[in-house]
Amino acid sequence: MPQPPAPRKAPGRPPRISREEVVGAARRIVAEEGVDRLTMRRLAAEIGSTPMALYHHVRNKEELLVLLLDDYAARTLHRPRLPAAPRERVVVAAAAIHEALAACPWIVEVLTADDLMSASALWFVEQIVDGLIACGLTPERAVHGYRAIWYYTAGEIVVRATAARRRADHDRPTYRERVFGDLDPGELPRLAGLAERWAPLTAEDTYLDGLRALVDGLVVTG
Amino acid sequence: MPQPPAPRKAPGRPPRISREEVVGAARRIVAEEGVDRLTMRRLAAEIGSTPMALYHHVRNKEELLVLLLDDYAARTLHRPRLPAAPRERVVVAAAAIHEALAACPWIVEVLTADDLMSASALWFVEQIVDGLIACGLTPERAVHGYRAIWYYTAGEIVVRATAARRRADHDRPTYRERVFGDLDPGELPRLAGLAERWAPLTAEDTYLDGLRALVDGLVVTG
DNA sequence: ACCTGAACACCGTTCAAGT
DNA sequence: ACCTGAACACCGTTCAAGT
Repeated sequence: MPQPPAPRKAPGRPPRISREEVVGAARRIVAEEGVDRLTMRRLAAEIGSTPMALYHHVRNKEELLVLLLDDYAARTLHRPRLPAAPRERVVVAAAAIHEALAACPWIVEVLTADDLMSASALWFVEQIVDGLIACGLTPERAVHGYRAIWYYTAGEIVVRATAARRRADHDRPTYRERVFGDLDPGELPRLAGLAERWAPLTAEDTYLDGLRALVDGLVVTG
Repeated sequence: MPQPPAPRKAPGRPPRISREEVVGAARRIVAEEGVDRLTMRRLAAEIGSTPMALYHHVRNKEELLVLLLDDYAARTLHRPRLPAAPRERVVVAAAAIHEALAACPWIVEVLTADDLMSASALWFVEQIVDGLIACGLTPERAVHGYRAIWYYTAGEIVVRATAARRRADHDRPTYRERVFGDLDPGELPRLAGLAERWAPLTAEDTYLDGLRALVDGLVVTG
């Protein structure tokens, strides 16, 4: 983790704000007003400082967001008691990550990171990889399996969060509804038959079902 | 699909630019300079018009992006020959969507839409849902199965695209590398053991493996 | 070392007016 | 109906200077 330069003999001016203070203020803004409102200017105002002062504690806005995700993970990602059966352990660990992230939809902007490599998430990754190995996968396949689970989990959150955002923004009929309006039952019989029930069906939360299917498939196939 | 108001008796001034022209110019800009460079101002300049003229053909920037995705899907989403075996049909249809989307990483901004409900993608959705039903799932579970596949696919693309973007932007060590640098082998033995190989392992393209596992799991479990 | 003011180089979108 | 100019209300970030 990047640290501000070490305060050796403390020459020069004493700091008025700290990195923690910056991240804390950012957390408040996001919690109360949403990510969209988190701007360097707004953040500076919240702290009672200037936009430029922030750049002494944070490289740029992207780093601020990563820091914020870290902060959030450390705060909300509590380790659950895990079942002994390895396959179930994988499911529970993944579901715990999912639950924490799903509760904070703003994460989407940042989440699209490499992996979820927040330090506090590592324990969960360890559990998933270890559980998959205990199910008989090679370490290589276990890592790939973890990736697949992460893709599925991140995708669920991103798609769901964006759908929710759109619904909130403009209450007009969504693009999907318009497309679904006139389906040719000759060409697309299944979709035409399901058109009425599509919205409620896709509104259901089936994250866990899909996760179980994926883990089953990984364990059996692998 | 939203259309500009019907030109009844053509009263008033004749149009100088069309919606197609707008979308076409946007496509060129994105192809040559990247999504980041696609702004209403830049687009107007490209067309030789003013930013405000665009708003007569497109509701706002978000609609422009949806239109652009549509245009892209219609252009590149060609229907492959599908295998007869239903399970394999599902895999091939999903992989075709994935391949088309993976080739255009800018899509990520828009992709996070509701579903991939571009009209031209519907045929693929039909194949997936129908294939899952042919595998013995109920229509409801087939829709849920399609959703799971979509989450997995969208997640793969979003995560991969963002990782690539970060790598391009700042070549400094990534956050993950720093976190992986000092792992406590006592607490996280699997990750510590895999630390060296993590980067190459997660760089491998295992979309198809994961997809197969997921489909297997959906078919067997369901 | 830390903070500030002023400025750079942008955004998407609205409004009132013109043809 | 379609297009324009000017303006509103913002952005993230850099630079040179102050303490």
